Amino acid sequence: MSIRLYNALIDRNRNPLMHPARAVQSSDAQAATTRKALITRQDIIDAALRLVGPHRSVSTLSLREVTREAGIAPNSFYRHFRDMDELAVALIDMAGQSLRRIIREARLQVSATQEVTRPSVTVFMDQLASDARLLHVLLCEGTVGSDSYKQAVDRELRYFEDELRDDLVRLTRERGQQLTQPALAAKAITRLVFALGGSAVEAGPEQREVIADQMVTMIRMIIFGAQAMAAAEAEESVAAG
Amino acid sequence: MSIRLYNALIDRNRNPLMHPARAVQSSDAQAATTRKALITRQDIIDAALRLVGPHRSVSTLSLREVTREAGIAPNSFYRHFRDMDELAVALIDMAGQSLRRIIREARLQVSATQEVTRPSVTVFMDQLASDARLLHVLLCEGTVGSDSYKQAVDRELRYFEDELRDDLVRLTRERGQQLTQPALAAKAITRLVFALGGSAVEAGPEQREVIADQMVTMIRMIIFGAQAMAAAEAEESVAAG
DNA sequence: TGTACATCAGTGAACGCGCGTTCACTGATGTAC
DNA sequence: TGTACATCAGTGAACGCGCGTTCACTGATGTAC
Repeated sequence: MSIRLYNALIDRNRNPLMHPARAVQSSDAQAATTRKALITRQDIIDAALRLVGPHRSVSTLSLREVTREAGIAPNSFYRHFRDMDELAVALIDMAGQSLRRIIREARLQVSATQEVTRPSVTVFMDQLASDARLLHVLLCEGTVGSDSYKQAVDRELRYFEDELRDDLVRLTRERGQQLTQPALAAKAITRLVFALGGSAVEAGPEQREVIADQMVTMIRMIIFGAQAMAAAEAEESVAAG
Repeated sequence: MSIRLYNALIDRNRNPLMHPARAVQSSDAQAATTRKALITRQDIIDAALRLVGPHRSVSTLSLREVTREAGIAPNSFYRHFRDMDELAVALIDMAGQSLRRIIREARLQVSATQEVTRPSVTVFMDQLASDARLLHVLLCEGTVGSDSYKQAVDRELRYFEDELRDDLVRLTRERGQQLTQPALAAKAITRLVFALGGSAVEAGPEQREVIADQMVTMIRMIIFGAQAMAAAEAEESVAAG
């Protein structure tokens, strides 16, 4: 065991009031070999996420609030982020990753069963519950927040939308059905899911169940509608031809 | 002419730099008879609306900012509102009134023509353009804002939803069609319209046109879907019966 | 009509507070010899 | 191995600023006589 790590452990035992972030870092075996920040960007991001909630969007957090929650001095913030904007973008990026995870999981669920809509919604709502804070960032910064935040959020939503469109096209083709304007249907579903998701985040579990059921029916309405419209169009062109 | 009004006019002529709010009030003929505030609640509300925009929700406005915009001293604010919360609620109420106006106008348009969806969307988007600030309040405070704001916003959205549901039921019945769960279809349409409306507020006119077209198609998808599902259910029950 | 008085919307000055940001520092860590 | 030195994450103190809120005021308006 290196002397430095040894000293770090001694120090930790000696001073039980030592800052938790430091304690965590000191006990990290890596600290002996590679130089490492005592508190990391992630620690600050986590602190910010702890503060973000139903009534707090990222853009309303103050630097001092975040550093207080992270247990560091206000000026230490600048060792990790240029300003609060950089932190906000980092949060939105993380939320985007969470969103991609949702899509991946939903795909796995769907390929395992015949049903599509119900398991997808279930996955979405489950993730929403566990990553509530993170997804709240996407829901909030889209309506408030500066232009750059909105663009970042929009980028993530569009990714979701595009993936959904591809899935819709693939699935309906597999089942020998047709869909009018799948891109538009995907957009409608995306907007709906996120709008309802916003309400669900703040609701209790039983209310969330109700919202999930409503979501399933609404999505089916849109898909059914897009199919019906495709059928009507096909009939028309047959009549014309 | 009373001496007081006369003096007020003299004063206005003498001091061209006099505060505009006061000037407006002084020139009001009522000033001669009934006591009247020099600046009104409405003046402050208007000032707040001038500040609310794509990046500013009501909850992020400061008291001093609003009074600066209104051209009064910060402490004068308290003569009209108990605090900023009271102002926010007043703004949400006004936004609600604007929303009701939209519904009324849409109804007039619809009864004048055969088409339903298109003219309704047109009315909505037109109002959105002219009352952008006001409707932005509804769009924003629903996601950020304190609990009481959210409740106020929710109340307004539910009103919109209920009216829409009644219209959907009435119109489909008139046309001898059926709809599954009209309340759910109404909710889906409402959420969709407001989510897309939020994007439209910040977009340019040509982009807004595109969004309006998309909105029409999406709404039709939902209505078609709800009709198709009703038809499927009817068939099922016939098969079972 | 004129006068004396009450009302009260708007004000200037001041308060204590939390904010973002800066500065020079400290002391643990990593490196060169 | 031990020692001297460089690095740099985190800090304490301080700054100027805008904030919400208070207080005692002023002066125009409305009222009673």
